[in-house]
Amino acid sequence: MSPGTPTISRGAETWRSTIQDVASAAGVSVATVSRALRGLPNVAVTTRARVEAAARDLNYRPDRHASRLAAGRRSRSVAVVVPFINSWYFANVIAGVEAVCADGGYDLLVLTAPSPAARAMNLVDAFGLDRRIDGMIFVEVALDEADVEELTRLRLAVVTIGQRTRPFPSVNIDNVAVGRTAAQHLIELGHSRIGVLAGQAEDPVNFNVPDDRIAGARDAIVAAGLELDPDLIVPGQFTVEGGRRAAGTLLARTPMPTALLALSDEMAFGAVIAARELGIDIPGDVSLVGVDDHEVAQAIGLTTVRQEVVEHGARAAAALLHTLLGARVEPTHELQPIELVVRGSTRRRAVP
Amino acid sequence: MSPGTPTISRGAETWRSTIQDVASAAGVSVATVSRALRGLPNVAVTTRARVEAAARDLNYRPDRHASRLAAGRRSRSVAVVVPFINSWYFANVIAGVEAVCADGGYDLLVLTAPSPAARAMNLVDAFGLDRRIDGMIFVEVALDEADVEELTRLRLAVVTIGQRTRPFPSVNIDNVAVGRTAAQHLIELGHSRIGVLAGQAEDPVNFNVPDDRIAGARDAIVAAGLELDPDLIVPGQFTVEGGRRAAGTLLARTPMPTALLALSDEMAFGAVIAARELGIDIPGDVSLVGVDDHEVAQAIGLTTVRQEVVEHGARAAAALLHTLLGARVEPTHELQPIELVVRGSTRRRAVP
DNA sequence: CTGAAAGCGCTAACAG
DNA sequence: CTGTTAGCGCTTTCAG
Repeated sequence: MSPGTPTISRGAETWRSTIQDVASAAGVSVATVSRALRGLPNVAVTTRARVEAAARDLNYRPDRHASRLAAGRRSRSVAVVVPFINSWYFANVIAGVEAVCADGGYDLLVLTAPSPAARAMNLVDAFGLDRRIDGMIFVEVALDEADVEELTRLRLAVVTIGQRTRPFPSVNIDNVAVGRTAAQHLIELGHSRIGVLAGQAEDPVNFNVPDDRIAGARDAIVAAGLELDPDLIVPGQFTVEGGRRAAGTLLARTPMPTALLALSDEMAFGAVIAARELGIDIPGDVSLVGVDDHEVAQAIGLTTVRQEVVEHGARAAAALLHTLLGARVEPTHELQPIELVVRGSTRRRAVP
Repeated sequence: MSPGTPTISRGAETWRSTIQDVASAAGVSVATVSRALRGLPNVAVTTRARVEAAARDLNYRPDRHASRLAAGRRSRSVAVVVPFINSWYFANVIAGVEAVCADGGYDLLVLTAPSPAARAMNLVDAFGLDRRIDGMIFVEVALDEADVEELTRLRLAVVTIGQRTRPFPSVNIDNVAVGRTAAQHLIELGHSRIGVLAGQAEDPVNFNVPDDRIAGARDAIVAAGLELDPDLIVPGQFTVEGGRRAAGTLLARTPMPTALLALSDEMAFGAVIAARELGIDIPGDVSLVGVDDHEVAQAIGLTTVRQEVVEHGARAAAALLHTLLGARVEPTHELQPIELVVRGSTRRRAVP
């Protein structure tokens, strides 16, 4: 065995050096190695140097979980829980979360929420993730009383996006305002018969989002002395395909709505497909407004209500790490800005 | 303290029961609890029942990392490494990976590859993640010789997507064929002056992807007795905005290309914006073909070369878990299918 | 300033 | 079938 080769402690595992290996190599005790490597005081400079050299030689990397176990400390990892990953919204939220976590030296676990059916059972139980994780971010995943209690009991730091709970900080947008803004824009353009591409019909993951947005739209419509026809609210599951189907249904209603309000840009994209299929021109025959400001909304000139989704994730993560760093502050409920972005998909209604 | 209250072992931690607590509550040894709860044989049915009841009462959940430590076993978690999360491609790959991991009971860590600059340093070192993880999936993240060696030395199971390395299984598509297919389609429509929206100019993350696709396009073009003008290859960073700029540049060239080949749908969306800004009609003035089959490609009627991205992630994860389950097979290099999807954005070139 | 020793929560022989 | 005894790799008193 050539010099410099890692000292093998026990077994034939030549591939992973332990603190013991480093200790032997440096000619000190494991306790000293531990102190030296963690930059604790009370270690002679010369000793520390020797230890660091040995650690580098051996390519030693401490086992974080053994540390956690021994120290009773946190594991420096957090989880983000989303209904699913491959949608623009969630991917962007996760990106924001990840950036901040990485920056703070935290590992990020991504968990998809169990199906609504499974949601019936204990959330925490479903993940069995206490102990492996210091904190969690729930994105549009409904937490009931029991969940909140359990999470609290487990001393988990929690931040929610899209839901306000008593004990946990949250990052939100005013979804009522979102719906109102979009509808107002359409009303100002002279539209009175407005179809809505909404969320799930049942078992909602995004429980309150569609409702709030619809409520806002209704506010604006009623305020204008009009009414929101329940027949013109069709679920589109927040997906392109769902939006296509929903728009297909809406555009078949008579009289046809003169404007469509999609509760997400992706559903709006579906509406674009449906309109094309039916030979209906946007905005010539019908105006269309979405929500999100997906990059593609710009590409297709979709009028939309923008929200800064990456920022939401980043703020939530920042709040979480902040909590984890011991700040015992009142849970803050941030309200992120929204903004109407007018593009070519909405147009003043042609007077018949 | 009422009956049923968790027995406290040591300290005042009333919130997390240990195997010891369960043992006391059930009146057995910790070893028995361990066996009972893990469904090992050699446990009396009655004992097992008692232990399970106690565990349930105490809301006991084993500490996976303590188990791992004790058993020298794996930690049942894997990491997926991507350049970034919030792009259609990576979000979908991650979704595929996540689904399979969750199904197999593995936790999924999401890591973004350090900047190319940071990539210079040891990848593994950068993440410091040996031991916390059983395996890794690298998605379009270049692994050099040293990385491969280190990963192997650490006994990490590895699967790559978008790169073939000697020792690790991989999931790929034939990117040369992608470029060839797209270009051929344009050529068949009579186009001879084809602009390409390519990848990064320097410091490529998706190192070989753009090159291969361009090579394929060149193959097809040369085979048709034409040539690919280097001035008509402009980097677009695989983003909508990058594509917009690149297309702006290309559409300013004289003579203007009659067709644009975007190496990703997102860049193609950017091209759509650029064309609109310049008052250029697609496909009237210029044809446009993308790669991916983004949901939105359908919405805007974009001709594209489809790849099943979620499937890529799923296959990679399946291969990884397979390896983790001890299958010591030759690393397979799966080649996933691609398919030309013709829509409205490409049209036969008007003879001048 | 440093080492010895006692665990963290759990599993793995090895005896019974 | 079940309890006892060692640790896994690391941190942390507590003595030097």
